[in-house]
Amino acid sequence: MTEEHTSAAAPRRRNVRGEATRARVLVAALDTFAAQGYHGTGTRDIADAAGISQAALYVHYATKEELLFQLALDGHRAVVEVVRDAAEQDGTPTERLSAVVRAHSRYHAVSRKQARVVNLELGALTREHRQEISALRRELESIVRGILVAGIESGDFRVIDLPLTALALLSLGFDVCRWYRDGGTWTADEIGERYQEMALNIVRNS
Amino acid sequence: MTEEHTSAAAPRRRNVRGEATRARVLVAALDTFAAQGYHGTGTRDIADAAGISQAALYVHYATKEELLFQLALDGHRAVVEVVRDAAEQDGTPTERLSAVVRAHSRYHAVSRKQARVVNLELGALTREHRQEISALRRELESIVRGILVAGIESGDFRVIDLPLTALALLSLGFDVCRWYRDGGTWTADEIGERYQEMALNIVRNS
DNA sequence: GTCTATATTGCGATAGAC
DNA sequence: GTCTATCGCAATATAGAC
Repeated sequence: MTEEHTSAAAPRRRNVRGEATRARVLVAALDTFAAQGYHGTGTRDIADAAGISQAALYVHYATKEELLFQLALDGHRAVVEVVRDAAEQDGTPTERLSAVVRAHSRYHAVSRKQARVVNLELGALTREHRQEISALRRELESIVRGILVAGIESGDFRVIDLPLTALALLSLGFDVCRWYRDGGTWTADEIGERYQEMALNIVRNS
Repeated sequence: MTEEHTSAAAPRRRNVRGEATRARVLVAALDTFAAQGYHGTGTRDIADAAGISQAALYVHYATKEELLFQLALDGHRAVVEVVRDAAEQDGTPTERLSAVVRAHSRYHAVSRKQARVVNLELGALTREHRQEISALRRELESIVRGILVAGIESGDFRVIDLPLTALALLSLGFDVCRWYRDGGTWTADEIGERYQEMALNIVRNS
């Protein structure tokens, strides 16, 4: 049995611990970035929140920016996944758009901490990393545009400017993470429901 | 002729110069905050952009945060003024809501630099300053709600959740400053026109 | 009111023992 | 892999001459 076999079949315990710490650091970065902003957060703040020394951060992430990038990547992938799942369900264009807007706005209420960091701190990313994130955002717009096209072809929707309407429908959800509070007037589900109705009002051919 | 009379009737030239420099500093802060973010901007960056030494900043503003607060105050007052002017015109609720959404979204395209700083960097304000800004934002929502109430009473509008609809209508405009670019697909006027149509679709009683 | 120079603090990242 | 200690630098704000 070679060393490679052992590593692949049963990772050594220190690897498992390492991965767990890496994840804790990421959560700590999310919490501190959300509370104080990226530039307003020091690596000592992150380390304190993760329960390790400041120097130990650099074993898991090479730079502070790499932490932000990982958060932005995870967050955007999560939104795209949520929205794509809603878009790919069987149903009329009306049903699919309804599901997409409901899921998107609901996500920005439930996961507003991630969404805030991910939407507000993109300017702190390096040029290359920002471009990688932009691709995911364009994918989101593309999914919405696809449903709008289907609805126009079926006669269910009437849209004057297709790309602009897709942008506006996503804007509704993006802004939720700015003002949503737990225990406020609305639940996340209620927001999804109301926003889905407004979205259909915008595009409905009546 | 006393010294007081002279000062009141004809401010000395160094006061005029001082005010002009104060304004140049504010513009420099706007430019640098917009480009690099509040925490990403040093007082040296602001001073360089204003054409003065870093130390001279402190003659005009006591802290860097005071600069941000002044920008946030000016920016929010400008939005409230633009929206209130549109809301107070004579006309049906439909016409008034149309004017408000057109003006609001158009403003966030034309003045996107101010709007970005003002909307994205509020977390860097002190608690007291942030509360003062929040009051202006609530005033904005209140204006929109007032028009919605008028439209519901006249039978022109049909709205399920009034405060949430007001929030959503403003969200459309807020997000414009995030993605709008000069020389892009749409002019600011076109955005105002399309967004106004979408807003009426949302609330129209048909 | 503006300047140069600096006090003071905090930052991101690294060195080296264990 | 984690720690303590520290490097080198940049930050905000102030001092004092002009």
